[in-house]
Amino acid sequence: MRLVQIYECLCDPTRLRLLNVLAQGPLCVCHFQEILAEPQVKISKHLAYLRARGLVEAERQGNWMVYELPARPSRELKANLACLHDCARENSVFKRDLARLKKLAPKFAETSPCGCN
Amino acid sequence: MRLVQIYECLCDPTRLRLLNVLAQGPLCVCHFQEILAEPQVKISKHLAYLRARGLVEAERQGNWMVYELPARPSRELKANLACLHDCARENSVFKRDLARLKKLAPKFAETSPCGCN
DNA sequence: AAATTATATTCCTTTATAGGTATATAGAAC
DNA sequence: GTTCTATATACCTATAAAGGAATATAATTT
Repeated sequence: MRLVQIYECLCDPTRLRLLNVLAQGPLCVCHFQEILAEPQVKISKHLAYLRARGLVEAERQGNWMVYELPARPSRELKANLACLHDCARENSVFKRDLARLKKLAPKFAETSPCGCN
Repeated sequence: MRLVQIYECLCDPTRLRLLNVLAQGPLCVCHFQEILAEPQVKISKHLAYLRARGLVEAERQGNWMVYELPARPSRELKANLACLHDCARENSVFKRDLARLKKLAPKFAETSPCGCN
């Protein structure tokens, strides 16, 4: 039952935050670190968890790993990401992360050789 | 973050099946047992799990405990249950449970003093 | 090649969950 | 009150996950 795997990914606050930020576009690990203000191990492990279950895809760009939502998500995944997106709109944690992303985007653009903007 | 609690409830196949069946209306434990073909402890414990997190409500009717979806679900819960319902439509396990429910409904109606039909 | 940067993995501890067996409780029937 | 039925809980074992510290790997720079 594929669905359960999706929900397993969604039942951790850090992973929800990652997915919420990812909805805005691809991002590399160090940028997640900065936006979520969480340690590298934590970010990296949760991204690995998501990747192992097909909720995100990853591509190496030199030193950086750029993560993004699947190019061709399953019906279930698409539906649940849309639902999450909808629910996240009213949540302060999610909103704060998006605000940080918006604020940091220019800095990321100039300091990062990685193509995650 | 209320959302996480919802997803914690959704990341177990048995609980998904319970919620799927519940979408058709209130039901008591013994009927769940018959529809899902799972032991009483299992059903009971998962219902308790859902109840503790507000995904279902329960009401005693004599000897029976009748479970149902919340009368006034939160925005998030409503959205996620709708999403689940949508995803479940194409899933053989969920469809089989609903078929069993439909088949057993008359039997439940005549043999059960509880008002879960 | 050595050093640096970005990320992943290993190892450890703690906590949560699932499933089962056995037992307890609540209410109804006798 | 005793018995029966429906349901819940306690206890146990096994497994998974989270988080942190330390270390490994991969690519880049010097």
